Order: sequence, then structure tokens, then C-alpha cells
Amino acid sequence: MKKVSISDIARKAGVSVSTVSFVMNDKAVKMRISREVIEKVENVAREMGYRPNQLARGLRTGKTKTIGLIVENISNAFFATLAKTIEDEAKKYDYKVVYCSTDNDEVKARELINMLSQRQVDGYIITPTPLLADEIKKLQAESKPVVLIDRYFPEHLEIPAVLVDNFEGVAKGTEYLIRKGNRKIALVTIEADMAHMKDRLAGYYDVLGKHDIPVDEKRVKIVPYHADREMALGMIAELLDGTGKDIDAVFFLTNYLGVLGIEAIKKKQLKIPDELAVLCFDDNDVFRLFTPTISVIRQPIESIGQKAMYVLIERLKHPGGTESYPAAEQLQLETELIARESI
Amino acid sequence: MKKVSISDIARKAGVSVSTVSFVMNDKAVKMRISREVIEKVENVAREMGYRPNQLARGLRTGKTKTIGLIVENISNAFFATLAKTIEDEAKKYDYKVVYCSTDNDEVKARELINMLSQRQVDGYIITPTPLLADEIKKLQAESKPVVLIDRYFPEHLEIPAVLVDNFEGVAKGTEYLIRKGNRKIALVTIEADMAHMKDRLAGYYDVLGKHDIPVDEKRVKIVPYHADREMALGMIAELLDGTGKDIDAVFFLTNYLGVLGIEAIKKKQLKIPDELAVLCFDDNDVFRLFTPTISVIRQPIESIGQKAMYVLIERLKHPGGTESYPAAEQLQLETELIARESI
DNA sequence: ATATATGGCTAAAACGATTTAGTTTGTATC
DNA sequence: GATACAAACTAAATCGTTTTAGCCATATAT
Repeated sequence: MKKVSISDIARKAGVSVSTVSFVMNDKAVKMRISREVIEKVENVAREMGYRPNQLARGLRTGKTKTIGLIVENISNAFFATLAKTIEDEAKKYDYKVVYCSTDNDEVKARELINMLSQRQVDGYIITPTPLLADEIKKLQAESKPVVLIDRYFPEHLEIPAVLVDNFEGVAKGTEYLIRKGNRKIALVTIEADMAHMKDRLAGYYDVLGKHDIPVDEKRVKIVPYHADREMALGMIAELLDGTGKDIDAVFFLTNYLGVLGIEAIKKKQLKIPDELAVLCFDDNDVFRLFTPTISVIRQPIESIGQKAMYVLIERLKHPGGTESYPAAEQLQLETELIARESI
Repeated sequence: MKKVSISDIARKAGVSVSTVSFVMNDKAVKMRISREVIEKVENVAREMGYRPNQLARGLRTGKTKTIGLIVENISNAFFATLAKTIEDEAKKYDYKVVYCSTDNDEVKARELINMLSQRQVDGYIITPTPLLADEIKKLQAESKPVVLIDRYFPEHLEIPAVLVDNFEGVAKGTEYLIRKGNRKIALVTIEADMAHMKDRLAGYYDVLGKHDIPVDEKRVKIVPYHADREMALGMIAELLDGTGKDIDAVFFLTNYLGVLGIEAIKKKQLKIPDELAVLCFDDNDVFRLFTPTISVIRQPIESIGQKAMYVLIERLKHPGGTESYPAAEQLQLETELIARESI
């Protein structure tokens, strides 16, 4: 049983291909197709189980009603939730989303853009890797709308981005740790090769400075991007060895590092919050359920997804592109401090 | 700047469209295109940044090199990991995967199949909803290969499926709980509207029977599919109220229920494993990191993904379809009991 | 000298839609 | 009775590829 095409229907209904197309696209009235022919065609189409071929349609119209979503890693809770929100949001605007993970690999990221471009997606939502700006500018040059999420390029503000105020989020967290009496605050972060991580780091340094707390680089652990689980765990464990002497609190700058941190803390059986105060950027089931519960700086994931989608749709609606939007949107959303038991 | 097409290249290189196509598809030698023309075309294509339009290609060839993956919910850890594995696996065979979630909704599931079909995916990997068999058989009738994962239709063994031995997994778990001295074993499951959940349930009843433990329906909590978080949490809490009197152990039959269970247990401050032994089907970060750590029946997620992909690829390679594969594969993989502290 | 091969390409159909510009028939207008 | 207009369609171009069949030289075989 082969697929039914528009001409199969035309043949069976005894009308032309064009007529069928008009009926299937609700242009029948505009094209003054008679009531009876409309019904006839609709019936035949239903009986034969017609499903329009989107490849053909996309080829002809130049629109696929599909947007490409590139995240760092779809199996990470933050991105999985974000992807789900964006998918749901896209549905409202009658768009479909196809998503894929870069694993923070420049080459893979380029391949993915290439693949999405070949599949003619109408727009992109991207969690970029550090060197991706040029590739993204190429998309813009082809007048394909792009919105960045979670990260941005400070030197390319013409690329719209939706993210949280990372500086303020970490500053708020650090402030809170200090207010609760901690002064030897350790930090665990990934390589700050992108601006959003630099902003987080800056938030920490800034607040320490304001409180005249000297910066001790031994307290700042930078996990390289391509460290595997074991290596990262080892580095965190090493930092935590200083508990009691060198550090009295630890601030994890990502969800993933936080979960690893919890694992290390559990192994060492550190007493939270007495021996060590703990705070993490970005929430997770593990933090809610660990004993004691872990305080976090929460990112408004749903809002990020919604706003990103909104900005993208606006650009899709006005294909004028660059001209109609001289100043690209750079949205910074508020984070929320959720105080639990760990501090 | 518009996209470059094959004819742009042809024009610039001073050759025909066909020649360019042959060169781009490595058929140049077979088609005896001269060394110089090949190089010429390759250079022009590179300079102009040519990216073949996959819509056009798919339309012409009938193959999109894309497979559709339908899971229950991409933000659930089990499915997210599965999706990642399948994506990685697909890449090895040079296929791209587009994924989407049913949220266990029959209507949405049908819409998704429809959407993937319209986009002409070459094959499907599906976590089905209970009534989806007829829709899937339609795909098979169009000779589109389908492989089910995680679930199956006992009355439609002609649809290949890759899943774990659910009966054996739960039986093993129940056996273990009994061996450790528990006799009042509670069970939390979702509505068993599909065979895989019936199998899990059967594993429990079977082992209780073997040990002459009378079945007490009060100990079996069946959470309806469309219960929201709060409702499910309430039901579990109610069951756990019997701890000490009516129940001495609880077995969660899914990852999601297990996490909710942990939340309820934490709220009630039950002592695990003294007051209550806990076991869950399917692992999760939360179980590894909770105090005490929670024992689980682990599903081999990577293997499921790999085997499913393998079965699908085999069918894609031999488009003979139904004839060449009279007996559809029904693979049942082994689960693993990971004993931690909760029992 | 004619037929046959082969090397090196190209023309054109096809895939399944959308869309513009007609065509045909019937009716109203002047 | 010619002209205009509307109603109800249809023909054909088009989107960007792939692929089959064929063209035109030149070389080789008979």
C-alpha cells in the first residue's frame, strides 16, 4: 500500500490537482470551488487517508513550520525541561521542533546547524558553543531567525538572546552565604569560556570584594569542559577536603556540578550546614530530596522557553529580518533564591 | 543572501546540473566525469557554501535518512537517556532522529505519528500508548519499519519490540524483599493498561503466591495515568500511613513513582530500612544520592536503545519488509538488581 | 568504410505539493 | 448582439534534487 498523493485524490474525485490543493488548504471558498466539489474532495481525501507530504510542501513554499533547537545535552534536567517547554510553546504557534545536543563540541554544533539548515528549518533556538558566532551570523545572513538561550555573545549583541541575569543570581547567592556567616566560600564552576559563566564568576568576586573578603584562588575549582564524571568528582572531592580549615561553604555554579558535589559530600559524610554550607545555581530533584535539602538559585526555565519562542515567532512573522529589528532583544530574566536547609 | 542551489553551482562552474549532482554524490567516477571537472565543481561548491536541500532530496529519493522517536515524556530521566542513546546510535548508521513526547495521550500520539509520517521519516521507534496498535499497523502497511520500545502489544507480535523482562525483574525484586524478611510488601504502580505493566504486576503476585503470602489489595496502590503530582503524592502518602502495621516494604514500579515515593517518605520521616524497606523499578540520580541509598531493579537503557536501533536498521536495509521478516523480533533484555541500603 | 565501444558529458522527467494565470460556460448590462 | 463579468474550475510552472536515457565525439574492431 503506497502513500496517497494529491493526484491520487484528484483522479478518484475526477477533478484537477489544483482543486484538491485549494480544498486541502482551505482556499476553496476564495477560489470559488462549489460546495459539492469541496465535499466530494474532502470525502475522498478522508477515505484514502491522505496525509500531505511536507517535503513537497516545504520545497514549494520555502516554509517547513519547523524550528531547530540545539541544546548542550538533552539528558540534563535543565535542558530536558527547557526542551519540553519549547516544544509545548511551539505547538501553540503551530510549529514543530526538532532538537539535538552539542555535548559542547564545536564540531558537532556546526554539524547540527548544517543538518538543520539542510532540512530547511524556519528558525533556530540555540545554546551556543564558544566559537559558534560566525556560523550563527551566516544563518542570519540567510535571513533565518536565531535566538540564543542560556548563553550569549557580548560581542555580538545583534544576535537576540534570552537568559537569566547570571551576575545578579550569583551575587545574590554569595550575599546570602555571607549574611549567614560564611566567609570562606568555595566555588565550583566549569571553564568560563562563555560570557554567562564569566558573569556568574564575576558575581562572586564582586560580592566578596564588597565585603572585603580576600579572594583565595585555592577555593575556586574550575572543572574543564571535557573532564569526565570521575575526574570532576575527584576535583570536587579535593576541594571539599579543605572543609573546616579552608572553606566553610561551597557554591556550585551549575546543576550538573551540584549533583556531583552532592555525591562527593555524601561520600565524605560532611555535615551540612554545620560543617559546610551548600548552595547551587539551578534546581534539580536531587536537591529537593537530599537530606538536608539543598538551597538553590532557581532559573525560571518555563519563562526562558516562552520568551525565546516568543522572540523567535515575532521574527518569523516579520521576515523583514534585520531591518525591522535593528536592536536585537537581549532579555535577562530574574533568578530566585530558594532557601532550604543547606544554608 | 539566498541559499545556493545545485543550479547556481552548475551555472558558475559552466556545467550541467546533472554533473554537479554526480560530483556531490560521489558518483562522478562511475559517471566518468573528468578529474578536472570534478575538481572545478568541488571548488565552486565549497566557495559558494553549498548545502544540499534535504527536502528536495527526500522528495526525489523517497528517503530522508531520518527516524522518528516517540517517547512518553522526554523530560523523564529514563526516556531522556534512552533518547540520547538512540540519537548517538543513529549517528553511527548515518541517520538523524527527531523526537517527541506523547505525554501518554492517545490523541497526541496519533498526531505525532501523523506529523512524522508527513515529514516522511524512514522508520519509527515508538513507546506506544494502549490504543496505538492500529495506527502502527498502518505504518507497517505503508512498509515503514517500526520498533516498539519499553512496551509491546501481546496481541500483535508482528510488531517488533525491545524491552526488559518485566515479569522476571519484578519477581526478582519481590523475591529479594521476601528473602530479607519482609512479608507485607506494598506495591505502587500506574494503571496497568499496557502489557508491560501487567507483566510487572504479575511478577509480584506470582512470587507472593509461591511464598504463600496472601494478597492484600489494600497494599496495592494504582495511580491513574492522568493523576497530577499532588494527587499521586497523596495516594502514596496514604499507603505509607500503614507503615509498621499494614506494610513493611514498598516496591515502586516506575522511576517517576519512586521519586514521588521518596518525597512522601521524606515528609513522613520514615526510617529506611528499619521501618520500611524500599525498592524501585528503574534507577535514577535521586536513588543513588538519597540517604539511605535506594535499591533498584536497573533497566539496561543503553542496550535497549542499541538493540532497538539495530532491529530498525536491519529492516531499513531490507525494504522487503514483512516478507523477509515473517517473525518479528520480540527482544526481552535482562534487568539487574542493584542492592543499596534501603533493603 | 562501416559498425561498435567508450569516454564525457547533458536533457529532461520525476518526486508532490502550491500558485499564477488562464479557460470555459453562463448570465447580466447596455 | 456585443461586451463585461462572475463562477467554477484547470494547466502549467515552480521549488531543488536524482537519475535514466541519450548525445556527440573519438577510438577500436571488422
